[in-house]
Amino acid sequence: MEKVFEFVPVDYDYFDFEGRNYVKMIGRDGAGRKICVVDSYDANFYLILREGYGADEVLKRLKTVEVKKAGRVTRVLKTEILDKNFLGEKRNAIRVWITNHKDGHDMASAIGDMEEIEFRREYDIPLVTKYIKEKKVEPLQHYCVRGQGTKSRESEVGAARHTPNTLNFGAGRWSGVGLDKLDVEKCFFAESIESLKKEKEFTPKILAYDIETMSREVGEGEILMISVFGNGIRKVISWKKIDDAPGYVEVVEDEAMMIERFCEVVRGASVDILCGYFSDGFDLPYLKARADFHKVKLDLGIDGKGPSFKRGRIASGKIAGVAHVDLYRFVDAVFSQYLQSETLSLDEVAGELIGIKKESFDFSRLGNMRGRDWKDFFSYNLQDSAVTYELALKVWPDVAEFCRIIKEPVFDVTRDRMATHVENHILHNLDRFDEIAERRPGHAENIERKMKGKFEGADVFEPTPGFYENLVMFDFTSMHASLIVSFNISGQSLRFVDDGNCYVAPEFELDGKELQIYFDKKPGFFSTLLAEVVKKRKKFKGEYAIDKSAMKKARSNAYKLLANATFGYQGFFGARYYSREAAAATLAFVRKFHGDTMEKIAGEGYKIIYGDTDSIAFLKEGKSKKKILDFLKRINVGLPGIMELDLEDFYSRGIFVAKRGVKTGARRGVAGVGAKKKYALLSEKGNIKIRGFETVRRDWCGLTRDLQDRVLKMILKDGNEKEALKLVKDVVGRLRARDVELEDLMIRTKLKRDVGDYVAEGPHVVAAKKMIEAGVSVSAGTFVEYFIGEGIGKRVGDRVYLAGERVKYDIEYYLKKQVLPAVEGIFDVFGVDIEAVVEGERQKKLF
DNA sequence: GGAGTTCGCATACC
DNA sequence: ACAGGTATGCGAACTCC
Repeated sequence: MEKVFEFVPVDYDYFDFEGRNYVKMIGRDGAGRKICVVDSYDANFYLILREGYGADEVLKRLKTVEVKKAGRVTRVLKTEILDKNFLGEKRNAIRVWITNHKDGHDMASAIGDMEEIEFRREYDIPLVTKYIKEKKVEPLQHYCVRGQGTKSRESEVGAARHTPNTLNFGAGRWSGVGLDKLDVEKCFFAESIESLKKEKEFTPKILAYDIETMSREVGEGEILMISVFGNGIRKVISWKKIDDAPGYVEVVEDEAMMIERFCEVVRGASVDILCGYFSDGFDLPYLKARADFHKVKLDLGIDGKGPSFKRGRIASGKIAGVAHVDLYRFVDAVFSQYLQSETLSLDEVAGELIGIKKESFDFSRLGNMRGRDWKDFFSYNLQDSAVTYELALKVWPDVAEFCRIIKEPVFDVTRDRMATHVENHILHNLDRFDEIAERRPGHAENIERKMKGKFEGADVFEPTPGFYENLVMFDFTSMHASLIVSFNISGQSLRFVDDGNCYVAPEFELDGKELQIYFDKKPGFFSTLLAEVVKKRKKFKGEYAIDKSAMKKARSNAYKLLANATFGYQGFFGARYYSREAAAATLAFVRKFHGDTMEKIAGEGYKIIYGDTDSIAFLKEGKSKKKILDFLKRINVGLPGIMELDLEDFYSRGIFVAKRGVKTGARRGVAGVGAKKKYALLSEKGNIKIRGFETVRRDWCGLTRDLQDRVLKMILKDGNEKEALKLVKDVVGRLRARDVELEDLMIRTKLKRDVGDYVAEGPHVVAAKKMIEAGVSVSAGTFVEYFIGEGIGKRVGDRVYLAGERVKYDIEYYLKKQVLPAVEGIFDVFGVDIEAVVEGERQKKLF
């Protein structure tokens, strides 16, 4: 029977039936029921004809082409001759409809080289992406579906999987596909899907989970407990039987039953999003390994199947019918840049984003657990899921907004990196420009692109070390993006000759050659789409200023991120729309506008103190704020296109230091020794901004970071170094008296490679080797933590010790290599030789 | 075998 | 493999005599 109903797709998958492609979407209907909608997909790709050639010969050839593979035969089903655009040029193209998407690549190859065909395109876009692109059935949007469905399920959710619904897609034709076994309320075959153009937000049901295990190695050792939280569920499942366990603990017989029960709970919850934290890399593969070990099913999916792991740099765990989200991956890709958190542990990230401080659990207790310990552990486990759930709620608006803008499903949007986001955003909007998509670079092309060296980047103005008062900072808003838009910078608009309708790029050097290039003024899709992003970002930034809701903030951020990454995309070797010239030219423009603006500011009589890429800091010189803002306005009038110079802030004080190892001495206050990317400012409103100093570097010990932080703040607030000097003396005294906690002396770094792959054996590598010796698994990405102790040996690495080793810390090392170097440059600005002062104190004391 | 330099590495800024 | 270049600064490893 035909039905008409509302539908919001959340999760996408596809399957083959009789050799053809179908897309299976799981989402909610108007009544909030979880349903499945199946839609057909007609696979196709394009042949772009060479200028001046007709289609006849090609069409003849197409009739004969076929590909036999995996038990199916793919043929050309129909063709269409179209006027399309490719890279902004009008082109004649043949759209070739074939039996199966998977054979697109082989079909394109089978057609072979023909004089008439210049390009073959769009056979390399993943099926779901191409489906969404062509049929415009976008994730989390509202649709009206007309379709053939089944009768309502009679049973309640909990027992649902034992009483599968029956399908009736025309005389049982579809049995065997497995749709009848799906654990959903209803399943439909779509006859039409129309957009409802509703601006209503979709609120998903979310369930978070977390496991606690005996081992940190996936699959080694038992899973002790599994917690689930969300959508009314708050539970720990465990096989550990203890007296008076908390009510939320559900005790089962053994590990195998615990896994089975977990699956039951997940399926029964019938949520839209199942989320974990680092679950792609740990929880889900661990569950899979233990389920395999016990030979039980990890049937989390609505099809009764276990997760599949899509290969990639990190395997992605896909579960049928529910969007499995690993929040860590989304946080890593989208937020980490803007976070203070140094490790991206759930603990830190949750602390920063939602202000929840988790209670910790001492894992060394694992060896000898008593009733009390188990209770703590259950509580800890439940809390992890609860925090993951809260984080999911917090981050959901951003996920939803990315889905909306980029038009990719939740599963992908939470795992893709920036380059992919930018590219998908372009792909999904190409139809508006009648554009055929460019292909991905081939293997050889990839290597060739990577071989080419870097291109010249932005300028950094070298500051003169000193303590300054009354500063102003200007910066360009989204500088790279606004340049790309204002000068239509892209591969397709690139010209080597100016036909009189071009923007002229500043001359720049690329691969040893001076280049003068131009960009056609006729806007292409690249800059048009970016212009939209920048415009929307501006609009949403304004809306957020009025209404500080999470949604508004997410919107604003999402567009900002997308705009920022677009420049990098053009220089990224894996990009479909890669253009070295465009990327290099953008940077040439950046240098020009930054330089010209600095000149303009200096020309007005201001002294420039610093500038990095898109910012300029200068002295107020007693001028009023109004005068400076008027000047800013005047600069803006002269800026082209959508470029905009903004007031970053007014600062009452600022300190810039010399590079390390440069004793300014008599040359204090002289140019030529200033450190770039290292400064501290105090805004007129009282906010402190510290950049580049050890304070903000996670690979320096806490004692050093904390001391430097306090010294900087004190100096900025006091306006002199007197009090700060006392502080340093005090810390040095405590260090010498061994009155410093070891915890404050630990040095942390993150291994970038596996231990065996290091060429040089630095202290962190020595520490890593010690950890391995102690039985800890260590690989690229692991954080190592060590301190420098007393001992013999030339290298610092010879005195590396792990926490817990009973060795005295090396006073000299921490003094000469940590504490003093970090404050030396700061005091040098005031003409104070901190080392001499500290040494003098010591002499005094010795007397 | 010590001084000076280069290189490898981690992390920051924008 | 999953945006780009610029920059600081440590410590190991090399070069040179």
